[in-house]
Amino acid sequence: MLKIYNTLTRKKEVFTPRIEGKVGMYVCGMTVYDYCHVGHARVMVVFDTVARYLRYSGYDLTYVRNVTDIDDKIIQRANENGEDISQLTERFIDAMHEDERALSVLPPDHEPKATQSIPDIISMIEVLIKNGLAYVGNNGDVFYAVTKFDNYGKLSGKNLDDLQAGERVDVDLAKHNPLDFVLWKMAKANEPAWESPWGLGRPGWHIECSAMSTCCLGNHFDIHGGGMDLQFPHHENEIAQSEGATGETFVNVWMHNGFVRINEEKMSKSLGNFFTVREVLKQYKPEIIRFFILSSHYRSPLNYSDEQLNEAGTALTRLYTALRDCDANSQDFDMEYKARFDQAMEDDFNTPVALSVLFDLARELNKSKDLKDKAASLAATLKQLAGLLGILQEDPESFLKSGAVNGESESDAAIDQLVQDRLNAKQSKNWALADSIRDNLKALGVIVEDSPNGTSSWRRE
RNA sequence: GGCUGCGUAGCAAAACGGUUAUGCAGUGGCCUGCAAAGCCAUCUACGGCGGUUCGACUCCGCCCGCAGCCUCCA
Repeated sequence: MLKIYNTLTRKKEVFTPRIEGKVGMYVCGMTVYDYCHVGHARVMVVFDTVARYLRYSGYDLTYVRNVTDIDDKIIQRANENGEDISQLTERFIDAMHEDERALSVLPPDHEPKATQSIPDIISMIEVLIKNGLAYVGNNGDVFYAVTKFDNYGKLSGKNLDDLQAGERVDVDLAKHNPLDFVLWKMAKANEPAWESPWGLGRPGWHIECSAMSTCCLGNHFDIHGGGMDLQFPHHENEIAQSEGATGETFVNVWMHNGFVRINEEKMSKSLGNFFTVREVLKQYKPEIIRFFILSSHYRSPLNYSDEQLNEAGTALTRLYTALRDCDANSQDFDMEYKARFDQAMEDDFNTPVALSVLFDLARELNKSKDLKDKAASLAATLKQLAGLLGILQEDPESFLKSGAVNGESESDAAIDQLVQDRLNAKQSKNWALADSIRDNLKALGVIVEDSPNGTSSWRRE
């Protein structure tokens, strides 16, 4: 029985899809004016893991994650670069896909772009105006009138009076209420613009997601996800727009992932304390980043540091070491571990506990290496369950032998030779030589491990 | 100021009203020519003060500390 924490009710709820066996899930994606940082990676990995688990549970999932490819920052960045807007966005969309693939994030089923959803956006705004929830301001922009929507604030637990009190938005005289937000902006000179009933302009950010999600998944769908910071105002506004336009419930379950932090502070572009995925990939194997993200619960904060990444690497090495020289292709799975793993995942996708089951499994596998059938079953179970988290799918030997950083050390063949030399020295009981070869290898970042049958294997640190 | 949420051992991170989390690190042992890996054992905990209870890290209240949102942000 899958339970998911719903931000709307602040409780874990038993998940029941609207239509039996089918799930629609929408996640707010990136605004593509720069490379993805680790915070973005967390969203991608978290919801990829959710998607994988829903599919494994037998649901027919439609997973939609949008791309915001028109907004102020994009326009600004393109101007700074002297680059065409679409050229800039295409470039960063490609980079995002590259990062995704590196992190074993499976592509969503649909990836709508704001610029390709303009007609849907316009028609939704028209309905909102018709329903009396939106108005054209005296500067020509179209605004949403928050006071006209009854439950404004129900997701974030805010009410309009509190918001008013803490109000620190610049006063915009075109708005009836300072909290009203823009649905359609009039075009400025040299900005991309589309024809609309209100003149040449472009959509506001919030309406894009309302239009794209309902367009791909219907007026009412099961799961909507995104980072914590989108709770207010973005998701609150989406509810107001979508429910205001369709008159139907918009979303059943709202899921929000916690932030990646650096020194107890949110990683963000505005604070400038971020690491891009590609930067981190220069130092760590992609699977280590994925493991690191999964090692804490998706709603908890995740502190980014080299120590944490290094630990994730050590932990992964332990799992791969257990799998080394094992036949993991058995179809005979260990149901006890599987059940424990499922139980963890069904409790609001508790990946830290799911990982701990994997470690228990690895320990038992290490103890059972002599029992062929049991070892095969445990290894197959370990690999299959880890696969649901998107880890441990590489060949153990190649994972262990690949360096943390991009190449540049001794070649595998050269290392093999040195290891063989050492074995020869060992055979003639020349311990001094054998040990000095091992020390030399260690200096090259290579660890040699002898096995009881007289052979040696090696791995890179 | 308003609204969320958090505070677990050296570090990271979970669960649970009474029973081993788990990973890394430490200590002792087994294994090894010696190591490494692996296995076994083991030491460090539940921010503070009250309350409920036969019993609370786990429920309730207060206090302290931290983070996030209230402006674009994953």
